[in-house]
Amino acid sequence: MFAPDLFGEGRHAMPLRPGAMLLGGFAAPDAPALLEDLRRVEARAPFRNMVTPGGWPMSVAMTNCGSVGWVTDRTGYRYDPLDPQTGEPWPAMPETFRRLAGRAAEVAGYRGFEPDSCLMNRYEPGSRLSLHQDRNELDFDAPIVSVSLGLPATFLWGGATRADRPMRIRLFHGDVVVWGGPARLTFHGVDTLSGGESPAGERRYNLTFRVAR
DNA sequence: TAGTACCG
DNA sequence: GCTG
Repeated sequence: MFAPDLFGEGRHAMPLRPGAMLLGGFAAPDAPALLEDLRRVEARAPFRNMVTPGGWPMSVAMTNCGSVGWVTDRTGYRYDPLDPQTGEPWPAMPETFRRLAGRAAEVAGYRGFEPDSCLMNRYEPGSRLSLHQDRNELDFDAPIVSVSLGLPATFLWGGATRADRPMRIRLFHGDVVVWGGPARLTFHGVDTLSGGESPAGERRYNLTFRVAR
């Protein structure tokens, strides 16, 4: 363990590689407010299973908040200022989201993180996300901040190439992973989710903060 | 290849 | 049958 009790009881920071850090339990105190704001966002921009360029629907349901949102369809991946399902702008990023992301980035060594996009992923038992890179952003100077809420999941933490065998890291309610700098384009994914109970019911939410533009 | 199916 |  890198810094036991850096944030208080039962929480810890663990470096995953240069530029990347797991902040165990960092978001746990904020989780009730984050989940409440998540409900407000999804009321205006419902979760939906997007289709990949290959034509297959994703098992993970997604929505966004912020000035742009990550979307995929048969034409490819992109950031869009409008929700293609409603034609409306994505809901504004809640202050609770923005502040948590900024604090987590700072603790991990990235000052002044001001995300313009939050991709919200909803996993149900059986959902998974295969190995990929976050590389649709216009520049890679800013880090990625990833917040886990609800059911635990096995995070697949790979390397700079798809051929690197991923580490398997268990992520729990309130955990935050931050990666940037030399780790910014790390391949990552999520193994098939198992069932169970959690503060968010029988599902897992992931909030991924990016500077897309 | 942010996807599934299939083989060994 | 289960995993990779």
